[in-house]
Amino acid sequence: MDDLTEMLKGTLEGCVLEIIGGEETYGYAITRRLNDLGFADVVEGTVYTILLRLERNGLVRVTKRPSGMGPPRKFYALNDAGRAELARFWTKWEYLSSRIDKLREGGG
Amino acid sequence: MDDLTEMLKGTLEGCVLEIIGGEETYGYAITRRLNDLGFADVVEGTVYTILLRLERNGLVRVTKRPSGMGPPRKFYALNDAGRAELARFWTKWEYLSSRIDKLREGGG
DNA sequence: CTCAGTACTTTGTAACACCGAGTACCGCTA
DNA sequence: TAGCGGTACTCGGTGTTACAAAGTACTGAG
Repeated sequence: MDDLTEMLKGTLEGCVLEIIGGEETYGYAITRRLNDLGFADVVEGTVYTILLRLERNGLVRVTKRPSGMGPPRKFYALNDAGRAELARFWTKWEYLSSRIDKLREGGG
Repeated sequence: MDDLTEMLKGTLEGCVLEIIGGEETYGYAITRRLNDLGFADVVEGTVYTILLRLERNGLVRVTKRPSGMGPPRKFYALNDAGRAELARFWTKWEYLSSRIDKLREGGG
């Protein structure tokens, strides 16, 4: 697949929110999950910057836990503000994708 | 609708390509068309920067024509490279939206 | 004890949409 | 004839974002 970088702007953060909303998890695992889902080129650095942003914006609760497989992990879970932000993300995504599909179908 | 700015990154240019691909047209009209299609907050300055970029990247043919209603208009039409880029855009869009929908459906 | 795998951090970069202000041409009206 | 609103394009600067690159650090296997 071609480079999706620009198209991911504004949506990748929503994807991370959705993943965290599904279960409490941590950066490294989120990166693997995104890769498995087809976002093959997303790297750790990108996910960590998003996680730091979510934390800074007060959308997540963070818990540090030891790991048997390396350094301690920072687990992320959505709080109320995070769930609200996730809902807003899906509203925007639906709006955007419906407009784009309309444009394609003859709107053009 | 909330602010779509970040989500439009990487897609708005594709929308402009699609509009130009439908018929030869000019910046001011493209802005109105986008506004009518639901991209209500897109302003002229944004569209013109996209058009200049398309021109710089050799994706369009530009023709200046006088207008009965103001200053001369710069009409834009896709060339071969532009049509190829438009096709790439739709491929990427389909890929992205399918992954996002999958993520939402339980992928999360 | 080196190495691969796990796991997080930090600094800097490029691309994009957007903002604000400006220029300029036109038809209408007072 | 002066002003105004609508049309039409340009330009410099801003903030946000995903990404690249390099580093730190812990663990278990060979």
